[in-house]
Amino acid sequence: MRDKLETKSKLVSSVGELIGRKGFNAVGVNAVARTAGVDKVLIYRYFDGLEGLYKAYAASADFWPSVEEILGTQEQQAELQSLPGSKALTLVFRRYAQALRARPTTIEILAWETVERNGLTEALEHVREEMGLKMAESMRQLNLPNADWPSIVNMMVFAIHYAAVRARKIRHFNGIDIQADEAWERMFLSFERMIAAMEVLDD
Amino acid sequence: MRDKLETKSKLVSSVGELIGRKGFNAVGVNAVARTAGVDKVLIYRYFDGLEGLYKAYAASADFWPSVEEILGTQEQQAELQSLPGSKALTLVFRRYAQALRARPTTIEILAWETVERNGLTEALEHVREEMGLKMAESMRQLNLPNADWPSIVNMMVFAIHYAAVRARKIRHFNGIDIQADEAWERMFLSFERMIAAMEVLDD
DNA sequence: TGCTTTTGTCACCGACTGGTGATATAAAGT
DNA sequence: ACTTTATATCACCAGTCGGTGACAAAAGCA
Repeated sequence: MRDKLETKSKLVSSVGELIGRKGFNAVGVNAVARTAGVDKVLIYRYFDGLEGLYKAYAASADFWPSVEEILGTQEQQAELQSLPGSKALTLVFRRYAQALRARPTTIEILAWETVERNGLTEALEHVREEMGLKMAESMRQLNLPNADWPSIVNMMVFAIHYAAVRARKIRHFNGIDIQADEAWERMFLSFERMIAAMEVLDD
Repeated sequence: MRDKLETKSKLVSSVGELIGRKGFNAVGVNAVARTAGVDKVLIYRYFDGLEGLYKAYAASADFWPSVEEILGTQEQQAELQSLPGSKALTLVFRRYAQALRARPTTIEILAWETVERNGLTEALEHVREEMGLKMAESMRQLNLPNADWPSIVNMMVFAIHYAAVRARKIRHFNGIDIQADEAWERMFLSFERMIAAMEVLDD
């Protein structure tokens, strides 16, 4: 089995496997090479070290939702525009949270982003920022009430990220079971009502 | 210098010093003993290991704001009740964020809480949950509009935590400089307006 | 065929990790 | 002064880490 591509892809996928099985902390040259069943020196030869391997993994994996996954097809986006702004925006956040929660590996990296920077967290940061830009563009189509939307969106995204990241390790917060779907739904419903209130006042 | 108490306190304070200087990751028996200028075996003898030392440190440090720091004295709490609910609640969150941002060590632990559990993160979790309970109790005095307050409060606290934790390593989010005071102020102002809108509708 | 390049293994390095048993030394009690 | 006890140091363990140089074997090419 002298197949460079095969070996490379084994190394790359081992990164994801390790993150999933043992967490980000367990990822290192020795561990990755061991789970790939390959010598660690190849990480240096083929990827110029762990950083390069991180980048290769970042490019390979579906570890971030696309704009389409959140906003839907062209038709669905049109539908979105016909809804009241509060409903449409909340639906977008709901989908965003759903997409995130379906990607445990991404959440793991998201958590590590706050304690350590490396090629992988930087890649995640980059694609997220890119998506944020596109989302902001698309969301300008919605008929939202007057407000400081960048700050409101950030606030909500912060809350979603923290809830997703924290729920992995700690179940309760202020007496609420933040792992349960119900907690998420309550959050979104509250958000929708706040925005709806601003909508009414705007008329 | 055969002073057990002195030695113990040197070990305990070294934990805080290390977290501040090198981050949570750098804390280990070897490093702590080294910075304390003492043999690591004493960590096992006096604290029964790193976990025990964590707990001792948690008990020693002022690493979480008290309810008074957030709500103020009895008089100030009375003042708070005379304000519109939206203003009062926002003020409380503003003070909470301020208290948090003034404690970099706490933020560091808060960040690690999401990736690893140990005696220290559990202690932090415990005092926070306790404060959350007391806060909820006190906040029932405010004249707030009808809403699912537990979920709204959680949402806002999540956002504050994430912003505090993330700003240490990454400055921008969706084009906003989240390290700047202005970003915080915008967030609080938006929050206040959302609640205010609900207040108006409630009448 | 023989030579070169690619692909991969292996053994080893120094530095660090958490953890322990034996030992020195200062203080306290008699 | 002598013994006991508390306090602290030291040397060492096995294991892991990231990283490297020497070598083996397969593949490509002449």
